[in-house]
Amino acid sequence: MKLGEGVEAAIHCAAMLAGVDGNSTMSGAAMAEAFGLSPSYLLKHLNQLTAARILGSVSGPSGGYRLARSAERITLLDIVLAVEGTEPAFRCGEIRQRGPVKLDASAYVKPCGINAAMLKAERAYRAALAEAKLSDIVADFMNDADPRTIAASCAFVERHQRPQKVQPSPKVQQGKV
Amino acid sequence: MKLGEGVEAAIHCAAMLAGVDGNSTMSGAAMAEAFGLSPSYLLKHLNQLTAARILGSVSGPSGGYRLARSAERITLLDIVLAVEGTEPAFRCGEIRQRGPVKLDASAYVKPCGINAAMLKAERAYRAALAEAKLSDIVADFMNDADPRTIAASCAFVERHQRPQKVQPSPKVQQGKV
DNA sequence: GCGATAATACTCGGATACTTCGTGTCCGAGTAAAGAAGG
DNA sequence: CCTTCTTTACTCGGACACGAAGTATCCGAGTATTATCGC
Repeated sequence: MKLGEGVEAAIHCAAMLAGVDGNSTMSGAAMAEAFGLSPSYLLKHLNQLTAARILGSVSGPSGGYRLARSAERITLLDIVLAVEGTEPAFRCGEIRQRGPVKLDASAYVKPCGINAAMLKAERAYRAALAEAKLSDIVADFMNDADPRTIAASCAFVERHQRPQKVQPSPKVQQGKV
Repeated sequence: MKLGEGVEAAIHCAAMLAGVDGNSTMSGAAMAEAFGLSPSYLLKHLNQLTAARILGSVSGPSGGYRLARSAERITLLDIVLAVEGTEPAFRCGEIRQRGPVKLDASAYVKPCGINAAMLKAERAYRAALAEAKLSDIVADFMNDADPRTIAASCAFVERHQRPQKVQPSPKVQQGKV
């Protein structure tokens, strides 16, 4: 029961990308600098978000990442599942069947009650994460945070965002091909 | 976001111990046999439960484990925390402060909104686990499961439980000393 | 035959290797931009 | 001066080491049982 620390970085980056202009991007190196992280390692997680169609990436100079859809339609659950994988935390190994007494398979059609209870708790966890939209995170930050941090964040975004040329053919590479 | 597989074994063992008589114990080797697990490894997890005061252990021949308190007062959360540790799954590294721009510490007195959202979800997870009492797990098993599995489980318990001598001085070793 | 004593076997507990997953890093493919050359 | 082409530099993407945690195992400390010996 432990989440990788890449989750924190992924959420922070997504929140920062929510502040960039609609047709602009921000490079992974800039975000790594903003949070004092290793650029090479952050790319790995950003790539996971891109593969999950949460971010879109643009290669080349003045390229970078952007949100693949509006912050209203991105939840913390999306990000967590993209980074940590979609598998449930509790994996029932059906050890109730591994004993020496061999019963017929028809005796185990009913699902394991322990597994059901654990999955029910995990559904509650995911439901809470699904209710937390990225736009809410940003809005709360804008309302509650210290004005200095808000100003610093906005200045950083303004300074590092790279506006994209008005693309004649808007073929933004989204996700893994 | 992945739980160790020892959690499953711990819960199954606790549920089985809920079926043994009040003043009887069951050895770890018997439970390992019941679920087809390595006895040496299962002991490790049972030891964790003992350290958390969930189980009580009795050494020597005809010794073993028992519940330290009634199954009504044991929840799945107790077991999960005993095996996986009490640390939250999401650990906020405060990367928002690790950037190059050094702001005064007073700018970060407000807690990180991302951390708050993640912890809120985890509280929901733990609350759901805290509502699942071990007695409920056993009761559901007795009501819903196949009669053959119930009979097999009861027979196994009846065959392997070791009644303790009526102790003149009931000094059952509970937890780590 | 009964009691005390010593040996025994079984139990849990902690210390010790091995494997897997997460962490961290590097190099290569691709692309837009900038600069030079030609018209 | 404008257009075109070449070069350049910057970006993301995947492949490659390192380390920590979980997994699996073995050996030692402790105790109730059991057998033996003496009374």
